[in-house]
Amino acid sequence: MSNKNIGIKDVAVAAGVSVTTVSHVLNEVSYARVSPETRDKVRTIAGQLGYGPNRLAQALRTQRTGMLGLVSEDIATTPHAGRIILGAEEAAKARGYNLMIINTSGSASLESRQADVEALLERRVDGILYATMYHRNVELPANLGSVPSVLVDSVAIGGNITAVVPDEEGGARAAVGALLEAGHTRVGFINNTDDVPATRQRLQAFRSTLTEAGLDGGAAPIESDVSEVQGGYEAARRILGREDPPTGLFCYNDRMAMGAYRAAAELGLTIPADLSVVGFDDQGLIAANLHPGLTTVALPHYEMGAWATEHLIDAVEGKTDLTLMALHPTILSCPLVRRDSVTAPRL
Amino acid sequence: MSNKNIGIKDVAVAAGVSVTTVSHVLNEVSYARVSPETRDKVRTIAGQLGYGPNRLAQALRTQRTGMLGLVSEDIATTPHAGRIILGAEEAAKARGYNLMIINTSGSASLESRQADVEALLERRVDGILYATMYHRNVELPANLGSVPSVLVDSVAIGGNITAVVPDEEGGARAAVGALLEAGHTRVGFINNTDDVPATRQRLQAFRSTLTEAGLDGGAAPIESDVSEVQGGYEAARRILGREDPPTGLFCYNDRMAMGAYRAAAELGLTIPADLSVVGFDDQGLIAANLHPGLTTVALPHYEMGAWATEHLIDAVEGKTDLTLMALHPTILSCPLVRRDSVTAPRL
DNA sequence: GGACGTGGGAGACGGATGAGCAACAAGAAC
DNA sequence: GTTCTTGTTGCTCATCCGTCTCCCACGTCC
Repeated sequence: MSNKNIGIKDVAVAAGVSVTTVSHVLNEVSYARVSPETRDKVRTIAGQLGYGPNRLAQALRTQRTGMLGLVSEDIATTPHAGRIILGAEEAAKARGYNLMIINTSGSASLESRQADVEALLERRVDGILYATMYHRNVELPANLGSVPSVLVDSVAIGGNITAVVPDEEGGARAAVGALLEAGHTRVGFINNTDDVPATRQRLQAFRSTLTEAGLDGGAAPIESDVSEVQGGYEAARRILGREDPPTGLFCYNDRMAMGAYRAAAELGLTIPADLSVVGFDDQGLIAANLHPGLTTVALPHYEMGAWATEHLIDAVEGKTDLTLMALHPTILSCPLVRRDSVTAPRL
Repeated sequence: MSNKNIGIKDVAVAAGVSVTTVSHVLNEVSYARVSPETRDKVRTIAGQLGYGPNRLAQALRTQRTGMLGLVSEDIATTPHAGRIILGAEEAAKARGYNLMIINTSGSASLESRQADVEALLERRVDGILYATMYHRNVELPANLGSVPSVLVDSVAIGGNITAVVPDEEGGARAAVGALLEAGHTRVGFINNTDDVPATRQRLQAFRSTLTEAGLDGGAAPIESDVSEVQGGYEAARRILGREDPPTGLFCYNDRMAMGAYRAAAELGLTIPADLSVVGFDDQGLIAANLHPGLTTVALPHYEMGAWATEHLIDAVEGKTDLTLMALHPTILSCPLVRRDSVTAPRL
């Protein structure tokens, strides 16, 4: 266990060498000429004393803190933020960086978010990760530009900042594909009413996947509602109440799918025998716990956090030029997670 | 927007005073004697230049970083961690502190966790919050003691560290009380099989609340299983399959309650008309989204995070002596959240 | 010549780093 | 064989990073 009152000076004295030499040895400075014996001695003594460098002093001198700022929206509201944080934290730890986290509200004013970034800058973080709660276009505080930054799960309005987002379209195609593959020809979509990229892209992918399969995507049943359980329930009631109702349902997210489960139960429909359902998000608490388990599409939050961190660190260390990547957001795939809510339709 | 290349020296030059004076003014040093005019000038210039102090240099000099370390178990696995983080972050921000977060695994070795703490210590955090995923007894890395520390949602084995935990007993009493109040006399408990404080304390509270109400707590129906949806389902099947089954069910957590919902549905029992259910945890995604909404007991994760941070900062600033509080863990109440799963039993 | 009223100088915090210096060996010049 | 040159090895000195803070300096007015 290290004693934090030990400085490099103490190691130097104990080893009978200068501070410079200790620094050279411990940092393995390439041009330093120190005999193997001295190196050993320094290292041994440093170990015995439990010396660890004062990262503050180090940072002050080297202009590198080894800290990354992460401003995340609504950390506690969704489990998504947790996965982003985890991905970022593990990637950072693997490369010797640490994360400084600031929470902000999705509805916070630009000034407030600017103040958050400012706090990070005062601490001289090497770079900043800016994570939003869901995939959308966001207006960023201007001071974000003063250090390398990466956007997670959103694209900047006027976008000239490197961003990483989920492959909404590919995910939706996989979801619809799972239903088609099982033999469904009457496939419906329960969509969200918010005007966000996910809504538009999933809808478009839904339509074109059907069309490409020889069905009429333009005429497929679609109901929209607020993207919560209740909205899903109501939209499902509507869509299942149509004449010639769909036998396969693609839901905007797992919460809406949960509502669809209830609607189906009330209508005497068994899942998956009478109705196959596919969700989106793979929210652990819902998807795996519904009965039957919900087949859904996973959002790559962990991966986005990790990807963003990796590339941010590359930029900090001069191994990458972020401005080159800023032209188009990077898209990470959304894998289908198969459970038990999809099967062949009744004849 | 502040330019981070501006130092106190630049402000001094621009204002035509010494660095000392700028420091005096900006920090409002009590014993400093500076004329109001000079003060104004310094402040104005600092504002114009967008000066912000370099917190690293400040910290190096004052031996205070204004950073708190938070090591949290399994950030992404449960939403609980998010709430703790949020509580801590907001409390910290309110007092000018920032949070440095490290994730660890609940099953991580003592060495690995010690390394995590070490990383925080090297960064000279002023104090450390150590948060576990659920209420349990935990063996702590020894180096935790080198700075003020507070344990969140757990108690140290050999406990001489200030800790804050939920009031399991009070929560369970409130849950059972809600059922009794509605008129139930046959009340059952679906418990967890893990040997953690929550399991024991909720069981004990369940029994004594019944006994105090004139019922036979010792003979009340209890079934235990793993604390997941499936376990809850199976335990509920067992308990509802008994002769003279309970009309009111207290479940160890919301996930088990979710399983009980399914068991009830399969048995043709309507909630709450035929069966009243109370959960524990108030997991947003489950409790509010089940149908009918689940009456449950909320765990004070946000509050624990905030409480711990408040008191940690007090200790760091010398306003509190943590060792005095270390004798007994602080207990935060678990409020009952009433929804629609409890009503009077059928006659 | 004290007592203000104003303000500045010079470390110190802990570590990184370019320049410099002593000691010694090998080769060159005589 | 001795002395001088040149190079290498091994390590140290002096600074600097940006801020705080103790202590001192100066002018002025009684």
